[in-house]
Amino acid sequence: MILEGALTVFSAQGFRGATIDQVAEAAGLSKPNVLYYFASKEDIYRSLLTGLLDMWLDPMRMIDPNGEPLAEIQRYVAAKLQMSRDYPRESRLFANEVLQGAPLLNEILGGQLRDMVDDKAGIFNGWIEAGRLAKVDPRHLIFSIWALTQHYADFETQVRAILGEEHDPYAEAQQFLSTLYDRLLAPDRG
Amino acid sequence: MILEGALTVFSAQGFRGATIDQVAEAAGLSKPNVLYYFASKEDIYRSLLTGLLDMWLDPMRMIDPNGEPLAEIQRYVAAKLQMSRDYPRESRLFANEVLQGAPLLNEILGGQLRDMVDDKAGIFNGWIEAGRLAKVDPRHLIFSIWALTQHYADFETQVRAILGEEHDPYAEAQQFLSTLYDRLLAPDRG
Amino acid sequence: MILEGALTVFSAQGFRGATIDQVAEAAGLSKPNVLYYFASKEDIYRSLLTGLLDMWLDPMRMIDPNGEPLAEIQRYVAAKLQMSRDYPRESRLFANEVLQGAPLLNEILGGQLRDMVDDKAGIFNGWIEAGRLAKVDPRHLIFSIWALTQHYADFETQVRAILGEEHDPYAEAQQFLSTLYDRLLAPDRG
Amino acid sequence: MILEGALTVFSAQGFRGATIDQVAEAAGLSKPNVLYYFASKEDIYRSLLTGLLDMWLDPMRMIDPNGEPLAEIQRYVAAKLQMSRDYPRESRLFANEVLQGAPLLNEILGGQLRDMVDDKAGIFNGWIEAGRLAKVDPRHLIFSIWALTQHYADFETQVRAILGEEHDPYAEAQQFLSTLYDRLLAPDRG
DNA sequence: TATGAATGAGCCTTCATTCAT
DNA sequence: TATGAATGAAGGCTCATTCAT
Repeated sequence: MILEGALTVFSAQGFRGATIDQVAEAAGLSKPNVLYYFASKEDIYRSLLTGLLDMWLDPMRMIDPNGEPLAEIQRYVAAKLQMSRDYPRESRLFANEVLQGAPLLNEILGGQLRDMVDDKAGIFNGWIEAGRLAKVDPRHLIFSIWALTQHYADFETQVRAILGEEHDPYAEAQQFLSTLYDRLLAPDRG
Repeated sequence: MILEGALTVFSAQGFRGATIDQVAEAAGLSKPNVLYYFASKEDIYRSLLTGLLDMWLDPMRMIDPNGEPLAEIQRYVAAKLQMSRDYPRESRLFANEVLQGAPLLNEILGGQLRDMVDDKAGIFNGWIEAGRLAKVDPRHLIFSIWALTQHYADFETQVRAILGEEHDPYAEAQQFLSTLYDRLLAPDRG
Repeated sequence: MILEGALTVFSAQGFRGATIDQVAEAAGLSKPNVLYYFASKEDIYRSLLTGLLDMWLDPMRMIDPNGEPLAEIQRYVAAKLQMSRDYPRESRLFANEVLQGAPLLNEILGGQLRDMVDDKAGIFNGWIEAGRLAKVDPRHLIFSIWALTQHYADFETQVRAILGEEHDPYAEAQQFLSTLYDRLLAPDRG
Repeated sequence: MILEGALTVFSAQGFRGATIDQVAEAAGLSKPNVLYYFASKEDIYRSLLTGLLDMWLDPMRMIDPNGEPLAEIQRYVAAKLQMSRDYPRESRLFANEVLQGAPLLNEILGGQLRDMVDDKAGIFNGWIEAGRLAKVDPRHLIFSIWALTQHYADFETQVRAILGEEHDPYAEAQQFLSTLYDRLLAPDRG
């Protein structure tokens, strides 16, 4: 499918760096034939981004306000990390887009995404006030989850260069992040 | 200066997205004159990357094996965050490069950088064994510092879209990260 | 019908400017289906031109050697002007073709059309010699009729821009041309 | 010069039919070099049209309200015919543009040109009221001059095909048109 | 050093035409 | 007949690079 090939190409080269020829090649089609299905290069890119957005934000949606706070957040962290492992191209696609100022996603970032973050931040604040979660800034907590999980996809080259072949970065990261959020978020006992 | 303009352009557009014309314009020179000083577009880009690398890694070099562990690490975190605030273009430049597989920096990542990380990981392990630092994977600890601090520069568009105009992301981040690493790294008392 | 749509498109855009897609759209067919009936774009264009040629030259054929000279010519002028009014697309189609050097019609121009003009010129000369028509070059007389009548179709945009909405160009033109050819062609009395 | 080559190409092929390659070839330059001087194909075409417009309308400007009516008009006719002979490419360029609905010149036709025609029509009407010119519609008189003179440039292919090699179309046309306008415009004596 | 001019290579896109059904 | 799908060949335009001065 075209979007499959486009994902590979755009995530690896960025929008400007990618060529329709590469997308066509990756999809096993001729260049004009790709443009038979999509009006333009930008149309492919846009379809890709918006088409993947929902899936990308799915883990956050699944945070359950009625769940156990630490478990919910750890589950979210684990799900995000798993997404980085399973869908690193998607992660890099979004990273590329945001890195360059999010020319296409800007409205969504300040709209749909912001709303969703506000919603979750509200939940976290509720938990904090109830003493079920340590006091931290909920939005920066979310940023930290994004940063720490997506890092393994977006900076994979660097991670692998430093760790070498023997390591399983994601398994180690899961361990590390589990510890990190336990210690950060466990409410003070006493 | 040419590299100054090139930094702005390459960090905002990526290598393929940037044009020599834009670099020349940003530097106040004509295009052929830029190419009088640099042999090619790639030469500019390479000079930029390697020229900034030392500065970029400076904060890590300053971790003092003989210092107080938590203070050293918090100082490192604060320095990295400050660099994201003061040099976001540099952060994005490196992010772009690594995101696309680090075609130019690959050797350095697996060489100089890996060595430096190994060195610091050794220090951290020493501290851990001495009971002066909580037990965490030292390399992933370093990754976490990179991810959490550079996120504010690399994903600035997203951070601002979510926080809105009123917030000072870096001040809040400093607070958050300070808490995070305190809780994560304080050795078990008792 | 395909040629009906093709006439609209080719007369408005010229051969190179028209696309088979536009022709197909105008005809309510799919592009491959248009090419099922016509071998190629040029084939459509050629069929259109040659198919309309006879109709286009009909008024000239109807000049009656046995008629009253002035009346015959005035009738021809009126018929040509009426054709410009009723069939402006045809007029523009031929104008486009001739303007670009008549790549397809060249042989017809120097053959069939030239013969017909020669024939009518002979008739006019007979009338002139008989003192029934003022002495003018009969071929340039024919050119003048073509130029003056087709102008209102071919340069319609300009005519309308200059006259504005209120005018009826063709009615005025009929009046003007009637006067013109009366004065030009009435044999000297006396 | 580029516009020289562009004139040849655009007048012979129309805007859509012409290619930048042809313009470049006609100008003795490479294709990108043409685009070094003009921003786009349309920019070349526009420059050509607007740059030639003043020259094209010059003969009409020279009609002298204080001159002898018939002589002024005959001079205008002769000048226009001479322009068709000397600048047939310009004539065809404008014909192509107007034929296709004057997408670029439309404003000028309804503005500057219309004003000029209105002005001259006023002069003609003055002459008519003074009994120095036969009564004819002054605007259609102007259309007739355009049609009859430009015909020899725009339909040159047809004119030559019909007249054959031996004739000098323009010399004959001058004779014919001189007679035509004398008879049309001479005020009734008596 | 500095730059106006020039160009080969490449990229996005269009389009006539063909293929498969 | 009819059409969705496919493509080779072009054409407009960009851009890194080179040339000439």
